Amino acid sequence: MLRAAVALFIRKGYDATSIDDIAKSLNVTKSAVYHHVSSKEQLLAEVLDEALDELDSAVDAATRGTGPASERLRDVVRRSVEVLVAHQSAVTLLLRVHGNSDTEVAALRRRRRIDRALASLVNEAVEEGALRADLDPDVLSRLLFGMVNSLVEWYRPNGEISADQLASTVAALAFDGLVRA
Amino acid sequence: MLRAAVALFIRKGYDATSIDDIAKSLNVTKSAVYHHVSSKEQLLAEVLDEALDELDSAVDAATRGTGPASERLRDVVRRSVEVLVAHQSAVTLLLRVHGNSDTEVAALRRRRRIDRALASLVNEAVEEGALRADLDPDVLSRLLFGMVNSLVEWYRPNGEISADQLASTVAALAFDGLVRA
DNA sequence: GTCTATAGGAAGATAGAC
DNA sequence: GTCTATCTTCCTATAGAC
Repeated sequence: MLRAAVALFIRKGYDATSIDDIAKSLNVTKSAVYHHVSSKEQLLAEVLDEALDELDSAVDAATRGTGPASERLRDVVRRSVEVLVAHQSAVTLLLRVHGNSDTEVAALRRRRRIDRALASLVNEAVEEGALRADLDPDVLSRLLFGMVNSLVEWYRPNGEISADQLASTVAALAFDGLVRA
Repeated sequence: MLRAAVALFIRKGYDATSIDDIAKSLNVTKSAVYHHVSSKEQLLAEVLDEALDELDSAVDAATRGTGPASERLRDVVRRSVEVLVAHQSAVTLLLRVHGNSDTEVAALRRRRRIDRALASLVNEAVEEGALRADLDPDVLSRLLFGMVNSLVEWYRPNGEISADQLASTVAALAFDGLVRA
């Protein structure tokens, strides 16, 4: 039921998906759907919480870690990729939220906290001397996780690339760049 | 009029924005809006065409160029950043399109052509030997332009960073990576 | 070019039977 | 748990006056 809703939210967008669409995709009527959920917004809230909980735990592990910031950044990049792959639907919806309802505003708030924690980590790694200091660390952070997040738009788990390979590719590109060493 | 519509499409999403929302933001009535445009979808089509025309021309320049592919790739990354900054609203909407109407499907088709051209360029640059060959070129292309495209979600032209600086930062990160040289 | 008024339909959500 | 029927609200779009 949640799965059917999420699939439609992703394919058509949350606003363009009606409860009737969800019902039809399950071969039942709207009323049957409303027996299981109290509102369309609640469906969205559940999915967004799934994504935020996973991202929170990935970021918390990196923030609480003891090693060098650059190593913790590498870890959180890898773990983020794994979360995006394992919870792709939920994260995809999270990344598309604009703030149109209380649910969405709350999700955006949680997301901003995560983004700030990641930016702090990048700043730390630059101050440590492990990362280049000639570029604005906040911009680097945005670009780095913009790249990571973008994979929800094209990655397909059934293809040739495993989550592990993908995480390695992302980390290699982000840390060492496109140019042949 | 188009500007007002686009601002709302971005803030609330296309589907969540009604013609009445657009009218109110201009202090007129719905009917006044319909005097200027034939439908809400037509408004979207105009904006998407603006974005696609600009991106097409950036990609065409790189595709038709004669120099090494790696240099043309560098150029198209820079030019893409400039296009995203100069036409941020239009590109933002393009990147959010799902294919819910004929207009959106047509836009997605044009966008896929562009993505394929960029992927070809990355492949060429790898074959040339200028870019690392240990990572899948198609994945690299997706990640690279995923990073580039992600900037529409946070870049603000009135801030401290100029489009030129941003283009340099993106190119530096993409080609040389985060790690201190 | 802008207005009021309204047509026509689709949406979220509920009531109550089975 | 699922149905039919319905309420209410909102939406796109048009007609016709000024």
